Amino acid sequence: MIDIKVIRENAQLVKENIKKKFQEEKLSLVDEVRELDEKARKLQQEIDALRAKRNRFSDEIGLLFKDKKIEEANLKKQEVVEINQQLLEMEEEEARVKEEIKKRMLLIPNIIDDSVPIGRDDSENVEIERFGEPVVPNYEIPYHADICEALGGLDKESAGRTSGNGFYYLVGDIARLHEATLAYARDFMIDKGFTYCIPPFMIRSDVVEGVMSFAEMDAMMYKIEGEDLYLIGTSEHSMIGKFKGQLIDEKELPVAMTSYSPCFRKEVGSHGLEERGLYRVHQFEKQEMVVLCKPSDAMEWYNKMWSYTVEFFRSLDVSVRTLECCSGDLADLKVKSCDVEAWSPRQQKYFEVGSCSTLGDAQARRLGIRMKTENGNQFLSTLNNTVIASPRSLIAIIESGYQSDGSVVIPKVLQPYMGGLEVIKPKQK
RNA sequence: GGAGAAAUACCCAAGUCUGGUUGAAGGGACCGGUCUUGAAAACCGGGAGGUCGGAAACGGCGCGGGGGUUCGAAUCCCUCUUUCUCCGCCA
Repeated sequence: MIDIKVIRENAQLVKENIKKKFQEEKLSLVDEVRELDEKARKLQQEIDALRAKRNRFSDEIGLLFKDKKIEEANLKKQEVVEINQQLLEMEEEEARVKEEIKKRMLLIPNIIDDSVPIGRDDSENVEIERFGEPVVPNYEIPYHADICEALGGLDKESAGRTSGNGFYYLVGDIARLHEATLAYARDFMIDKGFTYCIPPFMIRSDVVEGVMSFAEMDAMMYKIEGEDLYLIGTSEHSMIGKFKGQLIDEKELPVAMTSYSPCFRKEVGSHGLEERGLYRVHQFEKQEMVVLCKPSDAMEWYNKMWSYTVEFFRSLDVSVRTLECCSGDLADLKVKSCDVEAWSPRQQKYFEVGSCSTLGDAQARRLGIRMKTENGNQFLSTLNNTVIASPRSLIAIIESGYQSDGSVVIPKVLQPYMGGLEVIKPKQK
């Protein structure tokens, strides 16, 4: 959601931005908003004037009653009744117009950063930089689910019975590895100065509506039967919701938090769940970073945040690259975004393990998150990024640590979280 | 889950019973000064207040959210949310 003032003052910029995102069908929205806005402001002026009159009359009625001029007061009352009748219609009209404006404003994309590469869709995303060698060993690496099963670490069959497709039982050392990555990620971010936070795993509909569109909500969120509650799809939902409607003193910025949560996703309309694997599932766990900062600091934070994820994966001996989202692939709320992708030695390609985004003040504007400055209150900037999501990231860790004898070497930094275990060995047959 | 009490601006807090110049008393914080080597404290003085419209003058909205009654609502009614106390239940 952009500032409507930008549309008033620089409609051209907004239109250029829409073109950059290849959403020509939205171009007409800009002029529609301009017209509606004009209408709304005019209407407000008329309504304000009428209300001012009503307020004045009401005060006068009060005084007349005090003076016991009942007759006169009753005459005035009648006038106010008439004013109120007029107002009723106008207020309805105003609400209608404002709703129409809002509907359109929600569709107009945020102004993207000048540095964002122009492209239509994800095929035109741009690799920025590789970190570590994308190694391909001279022995074959099995499918990650097979590796896990051979290690006695994964049971999707049972999960199918209890919960259906898209769920899993992690067992033994693999379960412990999963937990170890999250614990290590937590400590890694705490060391970077982030505040550790465990948020609610369910949120109310008003918060959900604040953080995503209706279509997204339908495709992602699980609703709790008989309650106004949804399972979160990421801790970002609760972490940003935490600040809804809040005014934060500029001196308290930046707020840098690292949050843990399980994440639940319906994955409706996505590429579908993998039958056997752990790549796309209904339930996973994630360590996240969320930052609120002054708009002027946002880009610096953005660069810091994705580089933390890179550093994190490198410390696990996983090779990664950063892939910048091109204009057409960038979600409408985002100013700039990149994925961190991990190397899969088996598939010999990179796959997404995290996503870093700066939303400018769009999210804050939508949720009413402001900062108090010497020059008045203004909307602040919000950013979010994945540290690690598991079990998806286990795919990279397991494949990267896979040995020709079927064992998996545990990255050094995770060993303390595994009771000192260095290698996970296949079950003895 | 049951029964009570409460929610007022950045913070604390009056006003709610008995509806009417209430942008909303009084503090604190804030700004200026006196005092002090400096600071704190104390004392004196001061302006501003959130948001929308407006070039401005000014006006609208706004007392947890939403709705209602009324000529007029912080004040009365309904509803939701949250907090506190008590009871019940539970890791």
